[in-house]
Amino acid sequence: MPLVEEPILTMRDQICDAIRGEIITGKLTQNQPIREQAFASRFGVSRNSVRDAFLQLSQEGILFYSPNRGVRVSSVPNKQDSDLFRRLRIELEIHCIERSLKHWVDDDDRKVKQLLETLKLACKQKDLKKITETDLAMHRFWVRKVSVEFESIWLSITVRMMIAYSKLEDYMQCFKEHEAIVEAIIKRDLLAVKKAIKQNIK
Amino acid sequence: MPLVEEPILTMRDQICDAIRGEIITGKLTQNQPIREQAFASRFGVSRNSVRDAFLQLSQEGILFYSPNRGVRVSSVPNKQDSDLFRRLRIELEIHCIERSLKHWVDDDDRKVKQLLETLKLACKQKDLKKITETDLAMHRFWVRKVSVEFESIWLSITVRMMIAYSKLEDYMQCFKEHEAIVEAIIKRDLLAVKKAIKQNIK
DNA sequence: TAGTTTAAAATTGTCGACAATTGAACATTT
DNA sequence: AAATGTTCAATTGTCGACAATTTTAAACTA
Repeated sequence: MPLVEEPILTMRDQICDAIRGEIITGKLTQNQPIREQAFASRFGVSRNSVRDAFLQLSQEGILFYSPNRGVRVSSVPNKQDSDLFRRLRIELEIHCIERSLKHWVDDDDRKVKQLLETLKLACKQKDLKKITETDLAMHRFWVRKVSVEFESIWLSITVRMMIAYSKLEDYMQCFKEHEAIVEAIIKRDLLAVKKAIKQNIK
Repeated sequence: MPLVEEPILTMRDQICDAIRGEIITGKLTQNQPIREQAFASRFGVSRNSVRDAFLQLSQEGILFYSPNRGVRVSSVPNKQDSDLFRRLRIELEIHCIERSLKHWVDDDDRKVKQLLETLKLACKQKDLKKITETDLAMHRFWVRKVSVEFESIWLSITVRMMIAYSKLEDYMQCFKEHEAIVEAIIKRDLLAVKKAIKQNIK
């Protein structure tokens, strides 16, 4: 079993998280070019570190890279592609939960409940940035618990689906869906988990 | 429909291809650390460009990155994970072929046949490097034809499955499997394509 | 005026240098 | 001898500078 390594947040990861957040919450929009210098100044680092982040995000698919022309925000997938992304993500997450549930301990319950509480608060406050962050963090929790191998693939698929997440309307609906997942997990009811996951990922 | 843009090969891409090739053909083995300077000297470029490549490959999943400790070759996935990768890849490729076949033109037939010929020759010569390159190129062809959006996800999954590709035994079997796919494509027989793809991806 | 060429500004690509971190060999203490 | 601390070499992380490329704007031509 993969040991859970403490997450060392590199500068690159921090920049990635920031940009990802701005895209998901709609601050940066489709096809908008993103300049290295702008972010370098904002974070008080050199362009080099920003380049690293851009590169990672473009491999992740949320940015699109053209040689000598920098990166742009990827466009939101069409209906057909979204359906495929959805199927792949469901298959991936169910696989991960199925495997991780076998080694699930009380501390995991605690952590997931904690995330759910954070999500609840964020939904009440209609804090889109916090909602998306927590949403991602929760799903990431059971994916990473199985293996970091899956994490990047899962993230690639998920962030693409979330590019237009800012259009989220009913905040509490988002909380309820996750509540259902967490409840099923705590009961160790795999069937219910699958159902709740399918309900949530759409 | 996405226009087919000419592939500008950046230095980074060239280095990525080289490293990927060495991993797939078994020159670089599981968990082996890879040093920036070594590759910088080999390619006659600065460490910076190599770093870019390492970063991309670690996002791709074929390398594993630890902050301040560089990258290592990822370990081959276990049985359970391989099965999932296989299912995901099949779903992805079938989706792509299904969509691309609608806009398939004679020139596409020609290109695929060409790749098949190259593969045949490589198999006869037992040139593992060329086999894996052509194998990847052929599948990449119909994935990219649909959208570059899918390409990076597809590649992530595929290269992981190929880390231990060097254990390939029956070279001509590899050719025959691809021949079946190409024949089905030329006949525009979608069912046969699906069957052949499933036969090949395992 | 529309289209083309030219010049400049903005942006990305690459490099070498140095700082920060890690790992290993060695020395010190108990 | 085992555990701990220290030094030093190897390696990665970050930076600023400059080269190469692309984009923008202006000047020019038909």
